[in-house]
Amino acid sequence: MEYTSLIDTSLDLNVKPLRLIDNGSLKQEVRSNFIDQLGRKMPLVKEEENHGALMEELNRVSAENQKLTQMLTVMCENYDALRKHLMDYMDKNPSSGGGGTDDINNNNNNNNASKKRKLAESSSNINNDTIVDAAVATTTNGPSESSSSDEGSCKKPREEHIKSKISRVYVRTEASDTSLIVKDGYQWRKYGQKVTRDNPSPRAYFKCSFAPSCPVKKKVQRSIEDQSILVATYEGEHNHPHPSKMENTSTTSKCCVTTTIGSVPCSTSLSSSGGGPTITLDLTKQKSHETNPNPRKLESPEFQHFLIEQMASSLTKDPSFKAALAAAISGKFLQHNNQTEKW
DNA sequence: CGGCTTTGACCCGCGC
DNA sequence: GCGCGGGTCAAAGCCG
Repeated sequence: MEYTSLIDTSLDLNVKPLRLIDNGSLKQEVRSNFIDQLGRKMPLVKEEENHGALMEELNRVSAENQKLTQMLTVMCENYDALRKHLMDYMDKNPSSGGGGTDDINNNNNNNNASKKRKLAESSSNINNDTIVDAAVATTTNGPSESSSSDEGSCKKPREEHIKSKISRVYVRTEASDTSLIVKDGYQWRKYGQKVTRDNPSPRAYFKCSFAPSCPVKKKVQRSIEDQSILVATYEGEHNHPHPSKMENTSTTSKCCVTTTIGSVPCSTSLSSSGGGPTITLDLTKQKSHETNPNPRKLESPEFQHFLIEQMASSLTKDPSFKAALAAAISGKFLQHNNQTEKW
């Protein structure tokens, strides 16, 4: 039954991801691979017995394939939108935007805490229209360090806290869903709620339920302009394994964009409902980090190629995604093969 | 009964 | 120094 175990699931998406679209060669490759191995693994006996089960399996993988295709489409759309936003921002802010995070880093290093606060505030005003802006404009933080020991004992200024890793996640939810719950697999304990001045919708404060051993905090607030988007701001890093590794989480998130600040990754995630896999696109391991991040470079083929590479490698890093995709594709091809043989 | 949520009070940094 | 606003605390209530 497990076709995925029969074929090589390595999709080799790294270098030329457009092969996904140019399915000619891929099709041929997977098809021959699959049929070849299928022939070897499945002897002639019990052919008829297996037929029904095979058809059932084919239907299943076909449906899965459709789902995956949709996910890929959504992901590509999100990537395009994200890139457009980035371009818009760079065009509007040629001076500050051109420096990207590095310029802001310098500002933050040079200026006092009040400016930091202003920056943070301005970045918190950024709505879903400027998802990428958030990545660029939010305060930068140094290397993450566990602040668990600090938390109880010393009431240091918040800057100390800000030193921990900060990331922002945008989650699209049902407009009717009024709960400020972003299901990310971790367990959170709400410890406060506040209506802030710049946003009529309340902001909820969560601590990781593993606290105080785990210092991670989360703030969730609806976007001002698009009430269907929840903005979750994470502070710190979990120092324990992801609970969803043990149990599946049910998430209602359709799509989210993660922007992590400073040296920390900036990523795009796709979450399917029903505890499906999360695909993360890591956008920050760029060489442009140390070189001059000229905005025009973003339009360069190299940069686009790099983004695509990142996206592809992120996809291929996920073994379950690979397995599901391979199963779906091979199933589709087998179906197609059966049909053509009948004709 | 334990864990979680709610919510008003409190703390503290910042701007004026 | 004072007021404002964001963040946190903690008591009360709720729920399984």
